[in-house]
Amino acid sequence: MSVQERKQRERADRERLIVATARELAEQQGWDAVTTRRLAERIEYSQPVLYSHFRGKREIIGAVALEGASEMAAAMRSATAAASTPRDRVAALARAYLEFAERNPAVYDALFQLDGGLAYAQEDTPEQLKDAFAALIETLGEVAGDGVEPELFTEVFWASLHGVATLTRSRRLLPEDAERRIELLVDRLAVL
Amino acid sequence: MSVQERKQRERADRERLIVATARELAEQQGWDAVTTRRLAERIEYSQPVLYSHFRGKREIIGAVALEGASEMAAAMRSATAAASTPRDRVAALARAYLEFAERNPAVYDALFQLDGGLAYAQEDTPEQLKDAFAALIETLGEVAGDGVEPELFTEVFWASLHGVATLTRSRRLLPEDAERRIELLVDRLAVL
DNA sequence: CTCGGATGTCTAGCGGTGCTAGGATCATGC
DNA sequence: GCATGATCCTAGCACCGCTAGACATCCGAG
Repeated sequence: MSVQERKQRERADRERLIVATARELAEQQGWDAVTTRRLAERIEYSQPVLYSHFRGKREIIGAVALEGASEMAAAMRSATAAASTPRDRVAALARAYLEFAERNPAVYDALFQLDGGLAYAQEDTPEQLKDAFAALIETLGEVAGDGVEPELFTEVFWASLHGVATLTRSRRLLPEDAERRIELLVDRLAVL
Repeated sequence: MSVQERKQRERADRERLIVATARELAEQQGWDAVTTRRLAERIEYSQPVLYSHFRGKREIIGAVALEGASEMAAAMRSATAAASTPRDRVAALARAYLEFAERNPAVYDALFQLDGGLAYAQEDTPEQLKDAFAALIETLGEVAGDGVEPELFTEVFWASLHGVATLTRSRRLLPEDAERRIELLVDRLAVL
């Protein structure tokens, strides 16, 4: 059965190549530039091959989103691990979140702006997304304040970060006040 | 010169018709359904007529956004006028903002999600946008807290509302906790 | 070793998109 | 009454996501 195994492995490799290429192309030129034709050309296969791995472009976006969710969760956990006080942890989390959004705009879009066909905040939500939210709760839960559910507080804090991230990137907020916005958010929202 | 005046008037009427139709179509079926062909058919002209009024689809989105900005500013001012305490005003503002986003999703998208070719937070920002931001400052400026610039505080509060609005609409936040999220945001961010 | 069938991949094409060149038609001023 | 200029439409460009059907290639059975 070694032949079949090799084929399966090659198929999995190619699927990873598709996702990586889509992500790369999206980061370089934006998601609008990720067309099935260009993507096919870059992986040196014809268009229909894409559809033997994914139902369509939407699912490719979803795959990039899942990959990004894992990385984002890791980035946030890594950033908070180094901080010693709750306040520092929350600030580090906020900075890590916004930095990830800024450095990986296409991945961030795939996660939170575009339709990748993924379910959020539900039973059938993919593990990677649940885990990313869990990473938020780990740090934010301890500053939710009395009588406030950690989940609810985390949602609100997350939404605020998301608003700052998206409005900044679409140049609806000036980038120069970024740090002061973070300080204000942390100082006001978190109960220390 | 009455003939020319009539023609100008008719032209302005047709431009308003285009914007209104685009908005209507977008609210009914989403912006993806607003194609130049469909739009042209609805106004009972051919496609090129659209391009004699607007440079392209982007500018049509921008026109809808400007119209929406004025309405949104009016809605927020109307909501806050009825409240008597700063706390009530902020809460009323937040509710009005989120309600507008929920009831006019296509307009909200044109304003804050899509690219309408408009400048934000700059010198050449259209008056309607500046005024909508001014409407936010009017209420939020009085609860910014000591040593915090009203503009900065307003940006942060706005970003938070924007995050809640967008994540709720893309079903990344559950709608049932909407009111509790508002309360939390108002109680924590505003200094009363 | 040969051959039928399954598997994999490609070419070509469908209906759609935003946008535009160029020709027809109409009203206007001489 | 007619040339001129404004106005509008037909037709088409290059591109999009997606798919049907032809073709090649490789596999396992005889």
